[in-house]
Amino acid sequence: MTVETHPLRADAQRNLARIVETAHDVFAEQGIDAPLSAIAERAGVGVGTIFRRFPSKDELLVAVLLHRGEQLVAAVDEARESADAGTAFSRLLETAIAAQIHDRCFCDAIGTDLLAREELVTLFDAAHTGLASLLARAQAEGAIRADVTAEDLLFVVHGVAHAGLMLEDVAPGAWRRHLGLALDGLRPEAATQLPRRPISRRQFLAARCGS
Amino acid sequence: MTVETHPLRADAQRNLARIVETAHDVFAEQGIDAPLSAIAERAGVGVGTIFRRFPSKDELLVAVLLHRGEQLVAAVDEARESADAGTAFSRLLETAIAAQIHDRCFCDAIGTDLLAREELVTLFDAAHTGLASLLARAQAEGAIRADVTAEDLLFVVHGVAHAGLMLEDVAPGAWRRHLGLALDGLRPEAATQLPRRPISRRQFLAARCGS
Amino acid sequence: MTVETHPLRADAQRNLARIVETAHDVFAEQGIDAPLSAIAERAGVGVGTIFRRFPSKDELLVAVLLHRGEQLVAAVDEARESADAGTAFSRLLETAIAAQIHDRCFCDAIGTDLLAREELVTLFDAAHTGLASLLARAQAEGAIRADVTAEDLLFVVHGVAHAGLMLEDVAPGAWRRHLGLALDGLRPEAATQLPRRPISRRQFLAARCGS
Amino acid sequence: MTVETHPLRADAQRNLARIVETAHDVFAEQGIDAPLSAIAERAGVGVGTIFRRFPSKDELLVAVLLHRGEQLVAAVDEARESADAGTAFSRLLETAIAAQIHDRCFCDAIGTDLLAREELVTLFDAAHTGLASLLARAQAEGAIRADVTAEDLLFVVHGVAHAGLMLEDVAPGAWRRHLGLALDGLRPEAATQLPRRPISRRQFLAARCGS
DNA sequence: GATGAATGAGAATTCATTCAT
DNA sequence: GATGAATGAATTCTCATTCAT
Repeated sequence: MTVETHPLRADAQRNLARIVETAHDVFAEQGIDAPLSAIAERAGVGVGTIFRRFPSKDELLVAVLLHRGEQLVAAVDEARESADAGTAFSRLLETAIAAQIHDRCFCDAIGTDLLAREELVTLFDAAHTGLASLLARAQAEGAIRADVTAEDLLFVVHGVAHAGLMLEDVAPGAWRRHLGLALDGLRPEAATQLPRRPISRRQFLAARCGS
Repeated sequence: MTVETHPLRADAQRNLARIVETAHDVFAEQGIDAPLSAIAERAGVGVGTIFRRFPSKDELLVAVLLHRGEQLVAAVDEARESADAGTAFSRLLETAIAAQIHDRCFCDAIGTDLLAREELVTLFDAAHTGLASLLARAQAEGAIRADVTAEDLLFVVHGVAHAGLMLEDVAPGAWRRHLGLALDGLRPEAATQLPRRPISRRQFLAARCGS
Repeated sequence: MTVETHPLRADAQRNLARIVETAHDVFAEQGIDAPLSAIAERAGVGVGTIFRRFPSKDELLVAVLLHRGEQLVAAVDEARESADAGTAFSRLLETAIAAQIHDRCFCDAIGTDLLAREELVTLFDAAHTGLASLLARAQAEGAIRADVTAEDLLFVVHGVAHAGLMLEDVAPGAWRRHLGLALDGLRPEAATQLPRRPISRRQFLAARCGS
Repeated sequence: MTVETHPLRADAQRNLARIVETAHDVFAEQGIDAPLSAIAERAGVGVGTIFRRFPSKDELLVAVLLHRGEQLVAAVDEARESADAGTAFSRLLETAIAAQIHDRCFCDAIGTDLLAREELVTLFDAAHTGLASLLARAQAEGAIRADVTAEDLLFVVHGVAHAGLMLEDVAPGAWRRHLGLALDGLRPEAATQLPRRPISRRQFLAARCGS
């Protein structure tokens, strides 16, 4: 955790960044099953170097997901600064989906033990909270129906993203049409009585742990 | 195809059924990557026995998916016989999602080369056609907005199913709530102008082939 | 060994013959590694039936080779009846090579433990003896050089056959040219002092046992 | 290709050499079907190590054959430097046969897809060309009959080698006697009209590709 | 007797992880 | 610190052989 202890760290830090970035790309392209050797090769380092930084493949995945997560939190924060909550809201969902569409790994990871990691839980919690607050404003504005929760939204986002991923090669961007459909279902005019009560935040977090 | 060809088949048939069922369960639980040895063990047979029936793992998967697919086609056919297209339509989506929820393998397979198999293409094509005809009636009845296509629906179904899968352990049936949300987006009252034109059937089929 | 004991044997005998013949063909085409299932299928019997007759694959191979061997002995015997030993001799070599060319298995088997089997040793011994006697006559006639032995001939035959086999697909019958070359080396006019003394019959037989 | 790129290679190089040598031996002894585990075990390495160097068993075989092939080309080149083409010619055949005698794998590989590999084709082509030129000189000197071609020689060599292999255990070197016989057939004095025209170089190369 | 179903011991190959240099 | 070599467990698939029907 100490970062400035050794001067050498300059090189190491660069290497570390390089590894995470490359892992990001490779996992995004090939999914969670990509071999570490592919990452090492593309990053121009030895596999050993990866293991020096990350005790296991899972740890590297967590780092990559954290990276992704931070981008998401940033997107949420930016959205919250907008005056027009309704529009900002739609754009945020779009951004979130785009992130998963372009990152097969992120999509793969959802519903996995990986997301139960302390660091990730904290991070996603932040995103969650931010999203809830934006949602509340959009609901107050009358842009979004009152009976949906932040958990519902995350569900919708992941659904559209995952399904969109399979179309991306043959019809890039086709998911935007389906996001449109989903958004129509979130408008107050569309509201009918929903079956079941919303899941709690606790349940949502537990869900991520997968089997 | 006739069962009387060989009397011996009694045992074999039982075993075969057993293998497919077990494979069904194991794949449903562990996903497509489950090792055949796990199936063999749980079925109480040697690995060789599996390979006697199915020349490759893919072939076994296809058999399992075929099984699932047939249930789907039956569900579509049944829905089409209903007088009330709108209600039958909602119920059909529900059934389709439930099928995927309870079968992780089915869900995994979507967007894979496997679905490009002749037998499966034929089968899903039938489901597709049936669904399109039911959709047309529901639209004529004014139950469903006019601008959605059968392809859109399959997208929605898969999205809700996949996302629902990750909640199933902690909140069984929670996906019904999200299906409700999605259905609300499909009602004529919810309709706004959708971005992008719908994907063609051809594109949809190509998508299944995966990369 | 008793053959007429049971009347049922008629069917069985037919089956047995069928198996050996089919095995003959399949082994000839695909070589010694052909799976027994291929033979069973082509013969229209179950694998079990093969094992009822032959305790192991090797045993079946021996049977097939015996069959081949008998044809060879017959060819030798026929050659010995000819008045013109020189001509009969050349023709015999030709026949022997053709047999191997058209039977990949026979060729494969040479130099294998299989040929050490009692029955085969006896059989080939007969061929050996016959060949030696024909050779003696051809040498007496002045058609063949005096310093070659029957063992030498078997060596020549197998060499031409094996090498010929690899050309058979692209240049069928090309081996006849090389048999011609070999025969030229066997004529008295070609004789020079050969290095090494001929191998003994004992050595030749031992050789077949392979490793 | 330069060795100095990585200093670490010292160990690796040793291991690599060890693997190729061991593979050489094991394949030479047990033939092409020897399991890689046998090689790994004898070399004292894990199977994984072999696969690190050679992506497949075939690749390892090619490496082994290349090794052998280079020795052959060297032998051809050396032979061509001799003033006495006739004598050099006989010696070359002797060397070529000896190479196959001591390497069952090399012998097995002839007539296989393996020899169709780019690298090997190039290598054997060089040997072929060199042999053809030496043959021409030997023919001009009157040491070898005019109607044989380089392709014929390769055929003779392989035939003697293969047949010789099966005698090697019981009568080491016995093949030299048979090479003597074959050489007698190649002398001008032995020449009679050969049946069939010689095969073309193209046919010969095609033959190597196996079925 | 015949059948073909079941078995399980290999074989090739991949990849996360450890360790000598 | 970095490298990439070595390892070996895991996975798919094949086939001789056994055995229930």
